[in-house]
Amino acid sequence: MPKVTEGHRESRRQAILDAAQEVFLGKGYQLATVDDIATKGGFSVGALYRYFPTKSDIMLTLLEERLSRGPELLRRLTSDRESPWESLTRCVDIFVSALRVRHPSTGRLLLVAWGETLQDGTVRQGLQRRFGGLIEYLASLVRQGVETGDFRRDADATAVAAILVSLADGVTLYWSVGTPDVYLHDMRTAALQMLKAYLKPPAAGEEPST
Amino acid sequence: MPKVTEGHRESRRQAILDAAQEVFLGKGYQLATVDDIATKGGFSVGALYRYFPTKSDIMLTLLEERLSRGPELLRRLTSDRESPWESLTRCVDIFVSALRVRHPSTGRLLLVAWGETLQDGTVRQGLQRRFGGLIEYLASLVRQGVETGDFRRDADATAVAAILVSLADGVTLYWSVGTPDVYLHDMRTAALQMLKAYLKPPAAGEEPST
DNA sequence: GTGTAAAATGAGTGAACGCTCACTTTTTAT
DNA sequence: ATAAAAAGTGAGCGTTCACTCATTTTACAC
Repeated sequence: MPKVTEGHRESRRQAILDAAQEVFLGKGYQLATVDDIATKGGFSVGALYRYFPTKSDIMLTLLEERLSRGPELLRRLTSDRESPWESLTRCVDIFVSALRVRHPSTGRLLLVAWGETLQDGTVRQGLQRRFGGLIEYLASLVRQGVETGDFRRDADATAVAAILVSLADGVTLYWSVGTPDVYLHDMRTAALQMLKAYLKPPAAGEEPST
Repeated sequence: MPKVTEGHRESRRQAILDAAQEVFLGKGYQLATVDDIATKGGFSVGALYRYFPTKSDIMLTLLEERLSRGPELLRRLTSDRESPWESLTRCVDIFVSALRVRHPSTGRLLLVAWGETLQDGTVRQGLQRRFGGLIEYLASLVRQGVETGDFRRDADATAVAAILVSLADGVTLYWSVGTPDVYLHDMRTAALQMLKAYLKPPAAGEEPST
């Protein structure tokens, strides 16, 4: 069996995905050529087609492997032992720090994906699933807070979650395209204040904070 | 002078823009061919090139003529005689109704534009100008409310405005791609509640509302 | 080493696309 | 009617691109 080791095959696959992502981020999906990808990665076009049947499949794989992890990520990084409000705050902060330092390129990948939704139903479904997954998790946090009495009783969990996800993606778009850094910090602060003012109105005898 | 009337020239130009917009909305910019546009509009490719020097110019004109009018539109539809809070509410409602009934396709056009920002600096600048214009107007409304004492004194006008615009564009994206209609109404309600809770905290002797 | 099968190569292929231009049709002034 | 000039046509040109395949290189078992 002269086959190469499984580990080598996987690392090659990732190298192709890395090269493709870099090229897609630079020129968008449609304008990126498979030659671009091969050149960037230092391998031949033929090698690429040994791992992916079409150019479009590379994009779909990128979406699946590097953009659909949002919900799990949030779930893993927030603990059940903190209050719903702390979890929500942490979600916002995870988003902001991911945008700024951790995975700044993921925002641009999302932008490329959005552009493709018009033409490719599979991409569209992928983004819809992602939307649904994120909403579901954030809404569960809100509902939890309502049940424990931390949040106002008539809070619309789904609507709040949808607002947060839409806001996050809107910010991501403008960020990918050059929103000033200073906005991001102030938006984080103001968004959390708005969220708190809505979810925890200072009606009862809560600490007034600021 | 055998030239045709100016009115006819302009209506022809608009016909080309209409056809192009429809095609762009259907397949995105890159995948739309000038033949598609010509066929859709019922004229020849050559005629098209008599009005626009390149395919890219058609897209840029669409952006300029049909997507950059946001700030003026809001300014015109909100009156100086209503309170800042009423103006803000009206802005949100104008956005929602534009999305749902008035210009539902504009959202998709925005989506196409976003997809092109990676490759085309001119498109990117156009969207940034639009962002800046919208923020400027919404922030002025908030500042006005702060000055008249309607809103909390430490409200961050720019951040609130940036949040509203980002949220609107995020919603537009998901809407273009098939967000359920019911979300939109509930999001409107919840967003206004959050905004009000932040801007007009029931600290002083305001009417409790809700 | 040597054999061998998988991995990799890259020039080539056919199709598609943006744009042109020699030509035809339409419009208006006289 | 006639002429002149602008408007409109669409086959064709040159280029680009996703993908193929005959051939070469590589990695491993023995």
